[in-house]
Amino acid sequence: MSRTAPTAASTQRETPSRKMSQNDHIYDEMFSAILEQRLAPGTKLSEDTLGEIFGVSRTVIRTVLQRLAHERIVQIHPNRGAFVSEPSPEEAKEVLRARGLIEEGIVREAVRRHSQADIAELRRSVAAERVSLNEGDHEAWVRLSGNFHLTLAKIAGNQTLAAYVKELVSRTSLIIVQYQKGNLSPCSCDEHTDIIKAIEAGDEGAAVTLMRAHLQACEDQLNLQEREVKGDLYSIFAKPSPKAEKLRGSL
Amino acid sequence: MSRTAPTAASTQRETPSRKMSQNDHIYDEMFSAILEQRLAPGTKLSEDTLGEIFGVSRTVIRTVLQRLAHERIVQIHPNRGAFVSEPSPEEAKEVLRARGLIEEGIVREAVRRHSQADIAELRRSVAAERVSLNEGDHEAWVRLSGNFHLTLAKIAGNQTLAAYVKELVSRTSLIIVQYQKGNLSPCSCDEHTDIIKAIEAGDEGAAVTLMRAHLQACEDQLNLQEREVKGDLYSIFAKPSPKAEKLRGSL
DNA sequence: TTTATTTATTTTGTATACAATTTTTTTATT
DNA sequence: AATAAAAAAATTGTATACAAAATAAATAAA
Repeated sequence: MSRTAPTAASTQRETPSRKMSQNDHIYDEMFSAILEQRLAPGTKLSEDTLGEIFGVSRTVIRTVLQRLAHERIVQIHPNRGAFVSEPSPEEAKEVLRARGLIEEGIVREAVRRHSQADIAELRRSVAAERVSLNEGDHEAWVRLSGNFHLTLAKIAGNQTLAAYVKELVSRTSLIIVQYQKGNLSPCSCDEHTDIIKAIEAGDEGAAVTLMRAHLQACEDQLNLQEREVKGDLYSIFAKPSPKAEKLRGSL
Repeated sequence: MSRTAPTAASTQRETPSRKMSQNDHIYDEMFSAILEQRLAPGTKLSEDTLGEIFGVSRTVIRTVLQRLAHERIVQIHPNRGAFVSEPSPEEAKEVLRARGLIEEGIVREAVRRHSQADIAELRRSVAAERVSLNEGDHEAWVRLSGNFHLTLAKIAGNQTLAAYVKELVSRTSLIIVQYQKGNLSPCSCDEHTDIIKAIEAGDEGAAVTLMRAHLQACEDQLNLQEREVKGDLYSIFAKPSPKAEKLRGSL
């Protein structure tokens, strides 16, 4: 299926409108696919295949994959290819700790700097989140649930920190797919609402405490004990793999 | 000076040793050059030129530039090229605020997790810093001064936060070149030493306070009022530029 | 039948070629 | 001489070509 359709590449000018950074479009597309969990962790991201899908050459795909890799959503193994990241339990804890630290600072700043319009936007975000939850629209829920945190970061008025939050939120999404115990918690919306109330009331202490509790609740819903089961079938059935045998022999 | 030496590209196998990720080598080289302020903010980074310098094609250079751009050390203007970033005063404040938040958390964690070996490493870093300062080795000082913060981040045991600190430290370096008022402060070493003492003593409160003061001292040495003077000569001499005249006419 | 070894195929890494865009230089006009 | 317009040169963006590596398949040996 490799070089069968060079026509697609030449017909790339589908929408002659905003041709600027077609690059960005592919990035957004792939970012969303991963964020909304339509692309499972571990999925191989073949350059050729993606190039055909988006009607561009590998050159462009490569740029996008490198960008995603720098955001830790994709992992590139040299000479092996790019894969959707499979965060380890340790990495999961790291990400949540980092979020705790950064979002605590953000919420603090949001208490000081928020306008009435900001509060309205936050409420709108949570309302949409609630709708998606009721409708069982998992993809929308994941996106909107993260959107709340992104909006907050924007309100805090620090683009650098906002970029970090965006990265951490998307990584959290990957973590949830891998380690969530039961089904989604419908309480997340309420927690978001409580945080908004604290911000609006100007209660910095409460806002920080609520944010901390919110992230802790998220972590509590994860089963971070379970180790990865990739190719560990042998160890599970207590049978030494041929390779392990060979290795032991060479010691 | 463009395509005069295609021989360099063919002679790329200078050191046949660790060929793995020659990419990384070029990245390190450029990162250091920017960090140690051998490459001034605003410098154009031509793909062709860099390709010849490092004996590789533009493909490889491009990858490196994109990586640096994602770390905000380099800025890419579409169709115009890549330039060493020139952080604005607003961006400078953002970076220092972000550092304050993140490094406060890091130092807190370092107080809890540090080993005796960690303290030794920190002391060694500061000692080297002091030497470079006495010898007037500016490049070494910049590198070592940042190294203290990187080491601290490593001790805190969160790779994600450590990566952010690395990014922020290098951006700070760019900020210092652009906005430092007088000459370097020799007190920075002492501040680092004080932080180490607080960590060793297990005094979380003191460590956090000292870190905050340290970053504040850094900010105080900057002149963030001064706006950029790029092409604003006309406004400085209160003379309308021809272009502005033309623009006004079209309104 | 299972394991090793070899061969073929696929996939990534890098260089090069060409198109699109920007910048510089040259030429023409006021 | 100064400005505007046009042409030339240089630079970036993207596609393709080829080399190196890894994976898959096929063949040979135990």
